[in-house]
Amino acid sequence: MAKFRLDEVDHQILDILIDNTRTPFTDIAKRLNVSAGTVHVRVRKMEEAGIIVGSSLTLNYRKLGYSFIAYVGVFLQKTSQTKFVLERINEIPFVTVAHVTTGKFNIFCKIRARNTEHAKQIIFELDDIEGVYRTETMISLEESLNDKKRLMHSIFKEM
Amino acid sequence: MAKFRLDEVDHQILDILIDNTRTPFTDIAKRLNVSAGTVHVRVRKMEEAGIIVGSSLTLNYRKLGYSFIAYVGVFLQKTSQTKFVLERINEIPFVTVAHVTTGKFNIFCKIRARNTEHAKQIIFELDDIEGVYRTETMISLEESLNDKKRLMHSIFKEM
DNA sequence: GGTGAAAGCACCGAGTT
DNA sequence: AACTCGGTGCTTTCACC
Repeated sequence: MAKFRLDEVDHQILDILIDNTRTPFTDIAKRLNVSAGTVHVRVRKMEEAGIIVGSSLTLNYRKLGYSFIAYVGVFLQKTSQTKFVLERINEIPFVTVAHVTTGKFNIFCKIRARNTEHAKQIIFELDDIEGVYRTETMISLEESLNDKKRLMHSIFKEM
Repeated sequence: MAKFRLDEVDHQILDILIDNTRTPFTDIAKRLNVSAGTVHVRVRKMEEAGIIVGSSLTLNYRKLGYSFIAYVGVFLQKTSQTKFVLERINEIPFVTVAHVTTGKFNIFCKIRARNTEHAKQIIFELDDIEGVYRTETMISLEESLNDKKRLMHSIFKEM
């Protein structure tokens, strides 16, 4: 996959939009001392290049009653079942991400639930998938996000 | 934490904005057969209630040259060192999330890197933190995201 | 809590340097 | 590639329901 080069202006535009995608382009333009048209063109080019894939809301799931997070490692009877099991996993609501991994587990996923009882149901669903040998659950007691902005800064520094 | 009740209109507004935060409120209004003012007020109320925390861009890190993802389980010498180690972990760029967990590991984090060489450096930094006994790495071979939209639909169904 | 209209801005393309 | 400018359309408020 081709690596796309971003200049300082692109960096700064991303930096502002990562924090708030609805920041008016005229505001960004003022802050960066360029015209709003330039901001517009830059953003469009980053979209066309596939760097900016889309935009989304950051929601507080706790406030919606979903404060339980756990990671579940999945062991398979045979690794050849990976594709099949991954598809089944993706059908389970509340599984937010799944990874095929090297190391201890064959598949590794993250779940978001209301409480332990709810999580139990989800884990039982995972356990019930044909080809799953057993699962191992790690409950998150504390989540510490290192936000996107910092990751972008680290990436910019290396460019 | 109080659970905030969302009605059908709120659901649908979130549903649209989760996909694209820049969808004009006038468009949303037309689709939902309400006025643009209503959409505006609903969004503001969800922001005030802390349901909508912010908005962010979805970026393609692969295109920026960062296609390596791994999960690293961290074992501590003593659990009393958790806070200290977590703070050190959060200072390492390219660690995107860290969780204090029950189960096999004491701390569990996700890293994003350019390649295996770069990942090695990051893992060595983790290993070097005072109080870290050893780490265990699981490299992601395939990531399968179950998008936010589906999670929200599952949450709506349960409300 | 919703509406519709109106004022103020933002978007975004065309034309220019 | 970036700027200015202008038509079009979006946001946001407010008096009224």
